[in-house]
Order: sequence, then C-alpha cells, then structure tokens
Amino acid sequence: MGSQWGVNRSVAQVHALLYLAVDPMNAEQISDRLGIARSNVSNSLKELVAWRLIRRVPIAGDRREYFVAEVDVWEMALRIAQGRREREIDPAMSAISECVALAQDDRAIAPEVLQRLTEMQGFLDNTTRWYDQMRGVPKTQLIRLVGLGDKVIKLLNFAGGKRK
Amino acid sequence: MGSQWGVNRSVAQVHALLYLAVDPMNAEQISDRLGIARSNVSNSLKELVAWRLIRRVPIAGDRREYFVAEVDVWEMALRIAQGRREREIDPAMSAISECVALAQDDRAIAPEVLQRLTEMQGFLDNTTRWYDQMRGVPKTQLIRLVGLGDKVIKLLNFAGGKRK
DNA sequence: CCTATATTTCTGTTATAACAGAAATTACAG
DNA sequence: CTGTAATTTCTGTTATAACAGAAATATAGG
Repeated sequence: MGSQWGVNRSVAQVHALLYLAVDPMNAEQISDRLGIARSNVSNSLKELVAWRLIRRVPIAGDRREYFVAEVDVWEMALRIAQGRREREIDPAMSAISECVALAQDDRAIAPEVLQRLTEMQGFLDNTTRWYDQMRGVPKTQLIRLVGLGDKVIKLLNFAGGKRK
Repeated sequence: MGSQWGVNRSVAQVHALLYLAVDPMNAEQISDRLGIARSNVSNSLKELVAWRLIRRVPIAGDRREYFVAEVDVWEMALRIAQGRREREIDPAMSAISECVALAQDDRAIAPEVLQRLTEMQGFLDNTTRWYDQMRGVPKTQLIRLVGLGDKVIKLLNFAGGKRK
C-alpha cells in the first residue's frame, strides 16, 4: 500500500519485511527474498534508517550489515510523525513565513490575503507547538490519553465553555 | 510544495489560488491565471470538491460554475484528516484484518509475526477510535485542547502513573 | 427542440520517479 | 599493503503519474 502513502514500493516492502522478520536480515537476504536489486535495497535501507524505522545491528563474526525494524507500533508512529514533521511541516512553515513577510511589504496584496496567510501561519505554529509538547510526554501516558478519547473534554473543565 | 505531500502540483496550485482568492472563481479564470489546461483544472476541482476543501457557489446570471475554498484553517485540517482517513487508514485497516485472519489459520506463520500484526491492528483500532471521538468535539474546545499542549497530562490525574 | 456554451471524459504525450545493473568506493582480513 | 567481500553511487531504462488538447457530453437559454 505504501505507494499511496508517499513512500515508494521498495521502501515499503523492505520495511514490512523487516517489521515482520524474527531475526535481523542483511541486504542480500532482503534482495533475494523480495526479488529486487541490491542497489534498490541499499537505498531503501538508507531511507528507513534516516526515518529511524530500522537500525543496524552488528552480528559477531559477520562483516555484512544486518538490520532490524522498530517493532513497537507507538514508537514507530512517533518516528513517522517526526519524519513527516521535518520533511513536510518545517519546510511549509519556512515557506509561509516568507510569504507573510513578502505580503506585508507589498501594497498590492489585499488585506484578506495577508490575513489568510497569517491564519495559516498561526495554525501551523499552534499545532507544531502542540506536537512538540506531546512528543515529550511518556508513551504510557500518551497511550492512556488516547484511550480516553473525547472523555478528556469532560474531565477538563471545558463543559460550559468556561476558560481554564 | 504539494508534490511532496502526495497531491499533484495542479491540485495544490488550484487550492492555493482559491484559498487566497477574495472572490469566487470559475474554471476558465483559474486556467488562465495558472496557465494550465482547462481539463486539468476540471480534474483538480473535482478532486478538491471530493476532499471538501472547496465548494461550488452559484453566481446569479452566470451559467459557469464558480468555486470558493474553505478558509477556516481548522476546518480545512479536519477535512484533510477525514480524507486521509478514508483514503489511507481505512484501506490499511481492511488489509491488516485480512492479514491477521490469514495468519491465524496458517500454521507456518511464526507466533511473533502474528503478534506484530495484531499489535498493529490494535494500534490502528485505538487511534481511529480516538480520531472518531475527537472529530465529534466542537472546534472551539478542540482549539483550547491543543492550546493546553502537554498541560492536559497534569490537569488529568496522570501524575503518579495512577489509573483514572 | 435546437443551439450555444460550459464541463467532463478520453487519448496521447511528456515529465518524473522507481528500479536494475554496472562501476566505484569503502572496509576488513590476512 | 594487498586482495576480497560488502556496500554505495552512478547511469541508463522502465514504469507511472501528470498534463494538454481534442472529442464527447451535459446544461441552460431561446
């Protein structure tokens, strides 16, 4: 399915294989198993390492590099979130900051346009701040928070719309 | 930037244009402004309507269809989330359910593998349940919740790791 | 009901990204 | 050092998706 997700098939295949593999695997094993070129495996491994979804593990008495995947699903989700943040959100924030700066100095820009750009910027600021903070909370508490679902609203004093 | 995001350039361009447009625009205006083919605009508009990021608005005395974008950034984010859920998450859940079902009946599958598949399935179940519930809470409360950031943890009785 | 205009669908082309295989580089053993 | 095995980088090919233009369909006005 990875092709829909923005990662190419090879990367998704290698990740899936390592995620389900009981033992560490080396590039050749992966290449043989999936029937894709070694160079392709090499690049896929590099990308997965960059995302921190897999890591190298040394095997005593073997020169080849072996890899294992992160198997904790929450940890995996956090790392994907971090990767997407760095690759997608941060550049978007830089871009929109530039846009806002340019729009402010440009008398040809309608005020509504500047306002929408600013709102977008504010949204990105708020949500990334939220993400940064949530990233710091221990996983167990994160899991419990998700488990609560919308009950958090009632547990906080949000009921009557009153400010905290 | 949209090309990185999994949407093609034309769709991203049309969306950006409509998001910043002060007045509704028709297909021809969009085509002229962006310098892309009308057919391309037509398909882009269809996709954006499907994502509910833009909507048709009738202009009295004009046969052509005009479009405006959702300008509320939170609403936009919610609709993108909903779209991704339907297009990416739901199919993934179906796929993994099939995998789990097959793996359970297959004695050749190592127990660790079945366990990992099941954990993944459980994760998706939990997070989509969370999403479904959060989707229902009023936007104002959602905004305040995000504003709290990691303070929610302290406000709930999570401190000592004690169960609710 | 017919005509004009808007819109969508279809088809072919082009651009882009994925991938394979070869070449080059790196790392290690002796 | 030197040779060998492993890995990465480079280059060309192939597959896929984006896009343009033409054809077809639909919609409203007369």
